[in-house]
Amino acid sequence: MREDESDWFSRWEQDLPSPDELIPLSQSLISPDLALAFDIRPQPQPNSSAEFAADSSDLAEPARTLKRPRLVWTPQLHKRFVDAVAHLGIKNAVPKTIMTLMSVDGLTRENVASHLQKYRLYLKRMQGGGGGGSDPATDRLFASSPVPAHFLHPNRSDHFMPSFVPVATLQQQQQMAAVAASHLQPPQFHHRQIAAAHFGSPTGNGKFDASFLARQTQRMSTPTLHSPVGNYVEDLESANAANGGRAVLTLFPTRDD
DNA sequence: CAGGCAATAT
DNA sequence: CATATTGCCT
Repeated sequence: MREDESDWFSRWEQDLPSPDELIPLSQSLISPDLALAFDIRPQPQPNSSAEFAADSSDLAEPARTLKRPRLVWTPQLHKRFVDAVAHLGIKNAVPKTIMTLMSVDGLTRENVASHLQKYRLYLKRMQGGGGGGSDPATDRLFASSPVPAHFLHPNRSDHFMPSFVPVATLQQQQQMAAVAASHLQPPQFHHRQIAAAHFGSPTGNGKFDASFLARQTQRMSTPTLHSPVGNYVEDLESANAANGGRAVLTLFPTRDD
């Protein structure tokens, strides 16, 4: 057996998070009613196709050193973002918290921070301009979701104290949330967010290719715990092959629009 | 260390 | 062009 054979594999293996890095998240940091607010959806979701049912929501955080594909902020994803911010209140709406509340598999704090920054600029532009503000193409995304009234007021009446989240063990929980969610989810929460890879040209055309959805139905049956990075890279490779090196990842929630 | 924001990079 | 990354500050 040559090492050539296990070449890619050993590198892949090395990049895997060590077992102690994958601490199971056993309890939610989101208060029950808050969670409910996000979970309850009287209306079914026409958008995401009736196709993919609510299971097999694995797609994990890839190893640290590997670069993720660019996140595509779909209107659905943005909606979820706005909802999270709205429910958290301006004061608590910081990247980590938002990310956690959104509980979208694969979403990183950086993703949220970057988006939040742009969103703030958008809000600022809206209030200040009052009509003079222009709407570049970037605003289309933001315009796709109604902006809660209190966002626009620099007023001190932020009110909206969220039911509140246990800040005690905050650090651990948040860190693990994304990873843990992919493998073992809190029973109470059920699986409701699916992350599907969606490939297309982000910049070339204004519309999505919608060529296909890569669904992770299979998981690594490895007894030892690690994140199913394998699926991730597989899809990435497919994507790269498909569009010539440009891969984007679209995460969209199964529920909630 | 996390957050915010502007500049810059891809 | 949309998002990521970086730098500098709080």
